[in-house]
Amino acid sequence: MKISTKGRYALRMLIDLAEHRNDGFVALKTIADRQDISKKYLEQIVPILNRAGVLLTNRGFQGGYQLGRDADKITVREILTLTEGDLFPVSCMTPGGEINCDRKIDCPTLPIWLGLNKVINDYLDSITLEDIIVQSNEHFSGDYMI
Amino acid sequence: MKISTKGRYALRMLIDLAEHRNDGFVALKTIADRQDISKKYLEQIVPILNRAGVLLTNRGFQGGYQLGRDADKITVREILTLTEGDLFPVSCMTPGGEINCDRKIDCPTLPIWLGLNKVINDYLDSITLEDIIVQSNEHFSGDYMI
DNA sequence: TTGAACACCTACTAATTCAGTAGTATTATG
DNA sequence: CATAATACTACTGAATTAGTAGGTGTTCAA
Repeated sequence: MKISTKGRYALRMLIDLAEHRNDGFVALKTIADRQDISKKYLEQIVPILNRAGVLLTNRGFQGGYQLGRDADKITVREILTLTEGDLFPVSCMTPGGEINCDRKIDCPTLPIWLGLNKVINDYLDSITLEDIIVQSNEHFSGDYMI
Repeated sequence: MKISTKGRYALRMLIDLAEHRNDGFVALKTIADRQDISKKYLEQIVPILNRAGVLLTNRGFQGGYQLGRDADKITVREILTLTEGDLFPVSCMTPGGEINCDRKIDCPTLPIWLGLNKVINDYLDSITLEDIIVQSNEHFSGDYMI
């Protein structure tokens, strides 16, 4: 019941890009260095975000990445769903949303998983990259410090 | 981001016991057959629940298991926490609740994981074995059928 | 008092997933 | 066309998952 590095790194990369949204295209090496993540591993994660339009890319000389949308239009749920597969908390649900289990007709636990799925997705849907940056800056300014 | 069979089987076993709470001590073989779960694998899960007082056991001839507490005093969160370890959604938190990560001082994602942890735990804490059985019976009686 | 029926315990294993590396191909720019 | 970047595919070691296997200890009933 853990989010893997794949999802967490994707999130950190996109937060990094949101924080540097005025720097034009940012090279993966720059992000990898700043975030202390293997560049090679990020390379594997990036195409997923790319295909979904979360990222804009530029190849070749002075290439790199930018956010493909405004930060307030990218939710944590979207990022994690793309990278982690689906977020359904048990394996009986297919990506398409169908229940793939012989017991589904009278399974007493199914309502629990459906409910859990909903609270997780609702929560993660309510947070955008913009929210994260705003909150991070508040913290940095000392508002929450003792 | 999945609950493993260990937690799911534990939950199903305990629901089974709650449904048969008037049968005295129920043999593991009976539960394993009814739930179509490997008895050998259940044997591995059972001591965890046993030590936590969720189960009562009787050894020897005509031995077996009973719930160690009333069904409305056992929450889904307790069962899953026992069997899955903790439910914290990322690996940076130790079972003791401390954050084990170099970046924690200024990690912009930490508040997200703390919030996610809270919604998951609050939700699972709100459901008892009794709730599950009541809802299951309602369904079976046709209340929710078209 | 012996044997059946049960729980309890430790070790082993095949399959899968995770977290990367390695190497090569492709693309834009000066 | 040289160079600096992304893009893609394949491989790999380590950890986790989902069990099996095989034995020991306990209780009761005939």
